[in-house]
Amino acid sequence: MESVICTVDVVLLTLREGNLYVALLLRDKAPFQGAWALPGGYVHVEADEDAEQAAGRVLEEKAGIVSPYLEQLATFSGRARDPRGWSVSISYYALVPSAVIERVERSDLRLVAVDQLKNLPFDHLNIVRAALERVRSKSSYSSLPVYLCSEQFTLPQLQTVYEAILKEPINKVSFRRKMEELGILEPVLGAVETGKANRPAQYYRLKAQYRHTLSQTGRGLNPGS
Amino acid sequence: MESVICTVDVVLLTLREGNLYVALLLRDKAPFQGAWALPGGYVHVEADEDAEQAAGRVLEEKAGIVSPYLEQLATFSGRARDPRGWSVSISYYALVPSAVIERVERSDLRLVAVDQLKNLPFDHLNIVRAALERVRSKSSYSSLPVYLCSEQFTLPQLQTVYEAILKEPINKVSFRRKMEELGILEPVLGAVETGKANRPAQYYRLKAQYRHTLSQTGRGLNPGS
DNA sequence: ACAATAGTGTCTCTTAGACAATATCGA
DNA sequence: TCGATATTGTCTAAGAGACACTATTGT
Repeated sequence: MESVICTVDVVLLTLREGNLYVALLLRDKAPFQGAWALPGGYVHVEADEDAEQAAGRVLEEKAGIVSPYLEQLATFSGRARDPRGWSVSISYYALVPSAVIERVERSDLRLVAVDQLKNLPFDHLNIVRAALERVRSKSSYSSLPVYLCSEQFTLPQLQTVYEAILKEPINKVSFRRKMEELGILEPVLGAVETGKANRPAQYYRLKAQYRHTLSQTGRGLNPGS
Repeated sequence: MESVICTVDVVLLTLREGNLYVALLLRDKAPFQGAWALPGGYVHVEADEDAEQAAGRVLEEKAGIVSPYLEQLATFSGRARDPRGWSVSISYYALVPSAVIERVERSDLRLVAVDQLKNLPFDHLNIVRAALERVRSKSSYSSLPVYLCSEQFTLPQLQTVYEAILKEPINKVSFRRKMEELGILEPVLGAVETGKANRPAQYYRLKAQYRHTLSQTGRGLNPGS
């Protein structure tokens, strides 16, 4: 039987100053040596139980990052996408607060704004596009964007995260109603955001039981005033 | 480098008498020779451009069926799922009218009601479950179920298809409003369903430009009276 | 004419968005 | 006290479901 190249790739996304960024690594080997590409690598049949663990391992080994949220995106395959031959990329996406990436000081790791990407090797541009589509779609009816926030955050902060992803303003009252209805956040007692010349905002965090899962709203967030 | 077994599997779904059925094939080779399993097979790097074409080829070669709707579901992988070794199954799902399957007369092809499945080999039960979840979820906000209908169908027929998938009654008025709003159906001029002792129903079909795509509603279908 | 289901009009109720009032901070 | 933004209350508008009426067939 013929051999298929079996790899995993990870679209690691974060939010900085209201824009989505994707993490790229400088490739130190052919093909595309010297190019910036998604973190990825071969599946290791001895080390990896399955592809998701392979993705987690690759992310940790090559980028030095452990992501609390890692989900399968899709599988990209074919004869043309990799010059080495017929290949499969089981692709995942991960969301982390930007602090997690900035803590990693490596010259071979770079964050690039997703709307300024160009000339990625392989079909990595398609993979990133698919990830963005998934994140945007899923954000409109779930709590996904919480994973882009640090552990504690105010509701206005969280709303700006949703707005950055969806690229649409959200009605403040509806947003708060929706978060309330989701029932996945809890106020951090006594913790408020001080320092600004206005009424301080209450800090919230994910309830413990939702720390590593994901909740969905019935109908999604819609743009507003 | 180690070798990964690279396969595709297809969850071929259809609707009969208001119930979802999945097509199973009798395996003629080890492993699990003699068991009923999803149509699947190795990726052929010479013949297949990519995994989706492999899935289409497998479906045609092994089940004798060409499906107008074939979409990637997810990829299942790991050391344990196949006794032959570390394997990857890039899984797809397909929807066809039951007539397409019944036209195929083969003793090694069988339709089984999805809620009566048990003891499928590999992790095929998980794959079927994932397909059902996807179809149900997607049906609630898209035109997916029309692929389970024959070329022409009445709106009441289509509604029963939605209801069979979603397992919930749908409000008739809302359903018609939603289909109207989707704008993907067109009445077949002069074609009505006769023979029943009531007002005949108008036949509809997918507009030509949607014949092989898929449309989504804004908010989904909701249960009703 | 009657039973049965298709197809349509319309009212009500739910829910999202608009608007605006109140709360609480730093300056 | 003032300016700014958080937080909350409430009105309005859009959309979904309930209900009921009309249409059209076979018997």
